[in-house]
Amino acid sequence: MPAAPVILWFRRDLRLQDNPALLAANEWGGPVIPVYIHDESAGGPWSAGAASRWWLHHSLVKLDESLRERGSRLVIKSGDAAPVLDQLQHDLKAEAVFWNRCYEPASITRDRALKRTLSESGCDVRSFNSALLFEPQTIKNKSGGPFQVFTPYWRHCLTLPVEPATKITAANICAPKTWPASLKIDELGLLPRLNWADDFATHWQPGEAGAQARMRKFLSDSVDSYDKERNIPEYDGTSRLSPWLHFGEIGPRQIWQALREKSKSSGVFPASAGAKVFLSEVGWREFAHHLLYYFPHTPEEPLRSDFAKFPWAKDPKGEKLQSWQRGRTGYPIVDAGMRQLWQTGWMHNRVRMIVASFLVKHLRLPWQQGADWFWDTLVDADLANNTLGWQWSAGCGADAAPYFRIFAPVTQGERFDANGDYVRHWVPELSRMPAKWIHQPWNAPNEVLDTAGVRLGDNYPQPMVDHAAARAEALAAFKQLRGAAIERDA
DNA sequence: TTTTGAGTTGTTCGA
DNA sequence: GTCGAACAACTCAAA
Repeated sequence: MPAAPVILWFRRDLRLQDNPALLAANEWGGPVIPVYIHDESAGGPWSAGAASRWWLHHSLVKLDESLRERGSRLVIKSGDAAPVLDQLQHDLKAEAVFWNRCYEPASITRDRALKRTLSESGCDVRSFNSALLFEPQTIKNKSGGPFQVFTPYWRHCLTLPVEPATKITAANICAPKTWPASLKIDELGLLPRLNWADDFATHWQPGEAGAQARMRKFLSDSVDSYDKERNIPEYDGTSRLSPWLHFGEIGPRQIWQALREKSKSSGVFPASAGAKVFLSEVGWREFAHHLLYYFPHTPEEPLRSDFAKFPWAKDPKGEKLQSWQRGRTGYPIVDAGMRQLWQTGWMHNRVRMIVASFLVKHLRLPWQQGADWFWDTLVDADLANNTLGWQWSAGCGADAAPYFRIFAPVTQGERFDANGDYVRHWVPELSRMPAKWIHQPWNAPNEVLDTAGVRLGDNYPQPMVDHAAARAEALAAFKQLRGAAIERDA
């Protein structure tokens, strides 16, 4: 007897390998209907930003292609996921719905309700883990609460077993006789109307194959020197896997497994200092999901609630914010980062910290404004990671940076971009500046500026704030916050 | 239960 | 130029 169809609901798991829901669906016995539902309202206020939508479009194209190579295809739907899925299940007389779990607050609420209604209508509803090494609901400290400090969190995790990545060995995915109606991917309108993202394609190859290629390159070229070179923004020293990880085109278990295999000859895991540091970065991604799961209000609100009263600066016309967004702060390392972000949809992690610190501490603008901008412009925009990163930078997060940790843009530039190549790459106005002055052009002698063709305040801005003064003001603001906290507690 | 030690990624100042 | 200490106090994790 041919079994009824099973709906395989793709969400943040756009790959075929290491996809437990897909594997289970293909073993179900009946035809598998792979579906993607584009739901603009799914994330609440956090619907996909423009750069993410660009990525998603190409990922869906790739996923559909690889499904077709196995005799299947991707059915595209649009709208509120719950009724769409309900309708589809009814129309197909599907008896099972499988998916891989998401961990964002809005997804959890939605999926919980869906699981109930679908089960009540007699469906076999199953969810799986494809996205994390350690799912938040399984991790608790000894007093039964969530971890709030990374080191003990990760130490604890590393004592636990990691499930191996699964492989789909079947040549084909069981197809139905007739396919349900599907939108075309183009009809989702994910690509920007203006062609500002054209350049993205020269930097990125969305999709599962692109993810594997990138991982292999990183593991062979860079991972062993990761501990040393990951901080040099002009080097290709980081994995750059973040966008693929966000959309689930690669899973952390695949990374774990690849690192294990690489370490086999030496018998030591992780095999190098670089690999160990890289693995801990994967751990930070896990930790970010852990925190978002247990503190679902943190995308909007500071985890440390006293920070709600932080004396942010005024920016009524949004001019300061705009100078930062456009990379016209007058601090070359900051401007380089912001322009790399705009042009490629990505920014090197070291520079993310520098620009975040600048927004929050030098300009004293709310971290949420930075988070919003990153959300809209990053191809790897991820609610958990973005939230952790910005709260950490602002000092209001779980593993908060001490209040006095204020990045000095010139020092950071000179330390991590010593010859200025990163700045020259992204800030062409400064491309002829010598290394000695490129991170502080306002201090350069006039003849140096003349020779380099730099006219401050004309073709490159004067610094919008003075570092020493801004630093002092930020420290004073933190002091005020502390004063307020003491008053409140008294 | 109480105590103790530690906490991703910095900067500045003064010896 | 280099180096270590100071920069707060607090919360969390674990002994």
